[in-house]
Amino acid sequence: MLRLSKLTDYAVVVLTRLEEAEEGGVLTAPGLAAATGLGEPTVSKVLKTLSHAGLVEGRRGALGGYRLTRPLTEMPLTEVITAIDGPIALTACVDNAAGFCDAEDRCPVRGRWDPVNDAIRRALSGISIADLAGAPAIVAHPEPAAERHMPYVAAE
Amino acid sequence: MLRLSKLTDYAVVVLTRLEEAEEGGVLTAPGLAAATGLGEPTVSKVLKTLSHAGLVEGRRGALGGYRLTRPLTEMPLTEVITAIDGPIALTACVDNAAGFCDAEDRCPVRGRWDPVNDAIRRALSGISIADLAGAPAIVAHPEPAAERHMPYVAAE
DNA sequence: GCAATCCGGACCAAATGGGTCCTATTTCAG
DNA sequence: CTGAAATAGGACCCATTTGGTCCGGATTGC
Repeated sequence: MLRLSKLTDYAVVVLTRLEEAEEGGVLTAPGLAAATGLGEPTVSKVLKTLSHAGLVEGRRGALGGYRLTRPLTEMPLTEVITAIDGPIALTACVDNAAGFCDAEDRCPVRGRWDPVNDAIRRALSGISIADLAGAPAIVAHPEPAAERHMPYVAAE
Repeated sequence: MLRLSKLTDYAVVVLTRLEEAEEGGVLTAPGLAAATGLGEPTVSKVLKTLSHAGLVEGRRGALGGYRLTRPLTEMPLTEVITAIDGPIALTACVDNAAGFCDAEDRCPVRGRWDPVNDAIRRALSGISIADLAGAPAIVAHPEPAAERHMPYVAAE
């Protein structure tokens, strides 16, 4: 379905909440879990991953917690996706390059996915987490997303 | 990894081979399997799906086979992806809409993925299968679709 | 009528991802 | 100095998805 993992979604949510910490302050994983409604172990996992990618910074010990390393406006969506889901590449064929495909010599699309990957990367690189979180008002509920229900084709 | 299924990859390969059929002629699933080096049942499955989406046309009986319903230049990659992988939506949240997320009222990114989905759809819609199968000389050239880097702003 | 082919499923095995848990290590409060 | 709170880093299990195969039925040409 060309989807990205739920973890990435969670990451965006957590990062958004994290922004609300006061200047220089940190928020704890349990605290963020409570604030977002997500499971504590899950939030912890996400934060650890983000920390590893350098998007957040963890401080140990009592009074410890996490904080952003930069404002969300300077945090491109691509970095979060890359941190959680790994590199953006639509087919294994692309980055593994030659040697793996046994139909290699007969494959007409060999290496041809690159422009597609580039196109996606480019499209995503212009979007920051702030753009995702920063909506004026997510409103209480209407049905914003439901409306754009697309013509589902019944594929699989 | 933000990947699309192998089946989609296969679909592109098969479609490309299918283009080599002589005008008005058809190619059989077994024939295409042999030509592409893919498994016969798999090729068959892909063709059935593509047929259902209207990208190819099947003709039954002896001397039957498949043929393209339009030239590859007029077949956007998005249609193939949609046909095989289903609608392009990065999170389940988006198309399932409300009612499923228990943290709904606390979720700051609610509905905010739409622009991302649109960005990807837009980036992909400019790429045709012909671009992927592309002539021998697509090599270093400025890929067509990637140029349409959209002026995403939405938020703010 | 027979053979070749598409059509529409059901079906199974493997891989992937979501989620939990456990054990260090670090740090602050008393 | 001791204990509590928090991150760090894995190992681990289970549900879902995906890749791939197979079978019976319908259709068409010889």
